[in-house]
Amino acid sequence: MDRVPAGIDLDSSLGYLLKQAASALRSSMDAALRPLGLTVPQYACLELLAQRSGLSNSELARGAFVTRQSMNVLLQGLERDGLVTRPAEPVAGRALPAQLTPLGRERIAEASVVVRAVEARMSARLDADQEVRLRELLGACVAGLEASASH
Amino acid sequence: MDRVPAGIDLDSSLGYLLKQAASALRSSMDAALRPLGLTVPQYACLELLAQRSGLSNSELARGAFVTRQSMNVLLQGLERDGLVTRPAEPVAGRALPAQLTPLGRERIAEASVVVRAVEARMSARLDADQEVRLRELLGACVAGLEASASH
DNA sequence: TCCTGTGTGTCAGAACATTGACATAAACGA
DNA sequence: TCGTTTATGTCAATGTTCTGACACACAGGA
Repeated sequence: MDRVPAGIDLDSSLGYLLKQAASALRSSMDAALRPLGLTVPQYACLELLAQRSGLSNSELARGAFVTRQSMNVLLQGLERDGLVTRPAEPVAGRALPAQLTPLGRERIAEASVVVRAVEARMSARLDADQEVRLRELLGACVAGLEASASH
Repeated sequence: MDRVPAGIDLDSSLGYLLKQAASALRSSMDAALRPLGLTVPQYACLELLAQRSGLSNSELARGAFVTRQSMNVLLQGLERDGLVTRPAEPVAGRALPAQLTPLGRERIAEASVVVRAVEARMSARLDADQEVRLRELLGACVAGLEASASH
């Protein structure tokens, strides 16, 4: 039986639907990245670094929606695998700017391909106009939530 | 040398925006439920049971987007706190249908209020028509992702 | 000058969720 | 009847993430 036991109210709940979509995306990305030996948070970290080299641990954590403690252990793993390098000591302040190694650049290039394929599947049923609209609507949701989420 | 992003442009990535929205929702719900002594997965479990009493552990797990192992320990906690009851032995098959206790019903009623308030904040910037459209678009994304998801 | 606030990195512990595996139970077809 | 498939509950081990806490580095104003 493939009938999902969802109640009537839950089907009309925007939050539940959002969670469902995020969960489906997470599963698909996880499956797509597994052959490359990358988890979703690891991919997120590498993708952030590919676009903005030299981000600190805390900045990466905010960008990947995890705590800086989690990002720190994640970064240590990527460093151990030779995908990322960090200076042994901070040049200014306390931040340790991270950078991709050539191997890391190679890996993120492969990962981007499969992740792009997943995103294409996700928006396969949407035309260009609907995709733009969805982005606007999601942005409005984020803005509404963060409006009163201060401290 | 022109600056060509090697990977996905995160600012225009639908997946990134979806993750951002889900993360903001999770944080807001977490903060709203904390005074009640409930985590988000616990709330999800109680909400599912409130709408469809007698769901089994596995059904609850699917509905809350976690593994049945995780849902099992979660249910044990709720049972220990007296919010949920399960028969000691299965009546048919192996499934153990869970039900809310009066205390559980009371707790989920309180939790529903604060969660509904969070959802209202999320859709505060959306009119009724936009909200319907967002539901449709998210549904299309889920359908697209699950179309080629190998179970 | 002091010193308060914000941001950062790091440590330890606990809480959480997952993977992998096994045995049981019902449904279905050969 | 038997065997396969599918679904369930449970156990063990592992991995992940978070909470809580501390120390350090800059910027700003009193």
